[in-house]
Amino acid sequence: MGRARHIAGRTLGELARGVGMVAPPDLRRHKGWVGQLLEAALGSTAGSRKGPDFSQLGIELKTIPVDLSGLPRESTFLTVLTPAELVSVEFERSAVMAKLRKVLWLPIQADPAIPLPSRRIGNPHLWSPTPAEEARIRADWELFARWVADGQLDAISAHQGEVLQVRPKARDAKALRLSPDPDGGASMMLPRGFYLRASFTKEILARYYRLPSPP
DNA sequence: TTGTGATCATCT
DNA sequence: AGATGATCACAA
Repeated sequence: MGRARHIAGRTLGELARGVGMVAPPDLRRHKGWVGQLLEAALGSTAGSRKGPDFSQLGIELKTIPVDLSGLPRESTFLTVLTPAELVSVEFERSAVMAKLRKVLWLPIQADPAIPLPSRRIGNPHLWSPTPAEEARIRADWELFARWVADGQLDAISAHQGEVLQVRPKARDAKALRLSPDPDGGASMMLPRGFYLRASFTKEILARYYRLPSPP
C-alpha cells in the first residue's frame, strides 16, 4: 500500500521510465500495457501465473480505466471460465471468488484526449466484497453454473448477470475449444471469461472516492 | 496453447 | 452513451 500510495499522482510516462518500459503510441495493439506497467512498478512477479498478483498477501491488482469524473470506462476481466470447475466447485472455492477476495483497485486516467504517457495514476483502494456484494456475485455465478451444467454455455450472453457477466475471452472468434454440450457430450465453443460489469465497479469506486453517481 | 493483462469496434 | 461481442500482446 505504501508503494501504491507513493505512485499516486504520477504519470504513466514517469512510471515507465522508472522501470525501463516505453509507452506505445496507443493501446490498440498493447491492451494490457498499463496493467503490466503497474505490476512492474509495484513489484508483482506473478506474470501470467494463476493466483493473486501478490501471492503472499493474497492481493489481486486491478488497474481500472476511469473517465474525467473518475468513473470506470470498462468492465473488469476476472478469469477464464472453466466449465469443469464451474460445475464441480462451490462458489467459495471458485476462481472468481479467489480473484475477488482482496483487490487493490488502481484508477488510471483513460480519457482518450490525454496522451498515454501523460495519464495519471489515482489513489489505491484496497477492497473486499461486503457480504451483500458477495451475495450478488454469488447469485450470478450460480446462475452461470446452472447453465453450464445444462450444457448451455454457448447460450449464455453478456446480458445475463447483475454484477458478473460471461463474455468471450479468446484470441478471436475462431479460436474454439471443447465444452460440455446439451447432449452430454462436448462440442467446439468460443472460450468465455468472467467480467465485473462497469456498473458494479462504479458502485465500489463511487462509495470509496465519493464520486458522482447517476441522478 | 493457455491464462493474464486488458481495450477495441460496433451495435443497440 | 452504454454495453456487447471481438480482439491484441506477452509469459510460461
